[in-house]
Amino acid sequence: MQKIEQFLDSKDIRVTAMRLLIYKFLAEKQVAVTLSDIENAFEKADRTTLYRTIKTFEEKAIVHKVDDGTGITKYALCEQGCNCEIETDLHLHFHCNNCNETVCLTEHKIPQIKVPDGFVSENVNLVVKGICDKCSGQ
Amino acid sequence: MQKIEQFLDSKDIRVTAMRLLIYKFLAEKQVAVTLSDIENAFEKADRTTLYRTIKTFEEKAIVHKVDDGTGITKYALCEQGCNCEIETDLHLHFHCNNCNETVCLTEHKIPQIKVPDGFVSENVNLVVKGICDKCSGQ
DNA sequence: TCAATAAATGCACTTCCATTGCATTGGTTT
DNA sequence: AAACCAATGCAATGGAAGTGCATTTATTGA
Ligand SMILES: [Mn+2]
Ligand SMILES: [Mn+2]
Ligand SMILES: [Zn+2]
Ligand SMILES: [Zn+2]
Repeated sequence: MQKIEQFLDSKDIRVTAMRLLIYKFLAEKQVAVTLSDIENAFEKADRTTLYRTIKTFEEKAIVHKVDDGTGITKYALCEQGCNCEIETDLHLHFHCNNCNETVCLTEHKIPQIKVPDGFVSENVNLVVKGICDKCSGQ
Repeated sequence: MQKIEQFLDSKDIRVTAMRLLIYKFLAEKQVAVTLSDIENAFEKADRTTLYRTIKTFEEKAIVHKVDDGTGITKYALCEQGCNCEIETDLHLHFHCNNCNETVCLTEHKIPQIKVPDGFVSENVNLVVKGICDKCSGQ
């Protein structure tokens, strides 16, 4: 388990008990989570700490925001070598209308989107909604 | 101006003074607007009425929601024969990071997006962020 | 080692948008 | 006109995001 400590350290994130717990929580989850999800997982922790921890993770680029259109921001761990910032590296997200979970489809990069003359594309958010594999697999 | 009355009527929306005003406001605007935008345009009107008017318009499919990632829902009039619901008819939206305005790119349909086996795509939201024509045109 | 310093945490409070309940007003129908 | 239903207005609520400040915890370096 020393690995996580080392990883955080390599990213200039001081290791604390709470940060380790939150990191592990994110790593175990296969879906993007809300602040409330984390809050519920750690009853004792203060919401502000979670909020700021996630913010730190985001600033240090080990998690990325997921805006799936539910109105509630979700977060997911970045993949190895993920460059959330670089437009060409953007993957799409899938939101299940049934179980309400959102997953990163990291293998599915967002295609080049043409915009009209005069417009400059800097960033793209693409969310597909429908039924996920777990829910469709009846 | 009888046209708008007739149009609303054809959509099973009772014509009221407020609804006419809001409809005209939306029609004049070339960008997606927030509830607050409308609120500011009609100081006298109650926020709830605006809220419910827009909701009615949405239910009757003459406006569609625009989720541009700012966290604030915006609305825009549907084009002639716009079928917001039908996936193949979905257009993309452009949000300017400079002027903060969001426009419908109704000519630009969203390309077919491949999803992994087991996933069923029902709906797609695609938002391009960058610099709009007005702002880039220096 | 221990004091000085900086970072992380916890609590309280605030803001902003979305949404609802209920009373009132206004328009339609018979 | 009476009865009915829809639209409006006011007040209150709820949820999520964000901030200020005091306190605790970790780091540094004298
Ligand atoms: Mn992702
Ligand atoms: Mn649109
Ligand atoms: Zn599902
Ligand atoms: Zn602009």
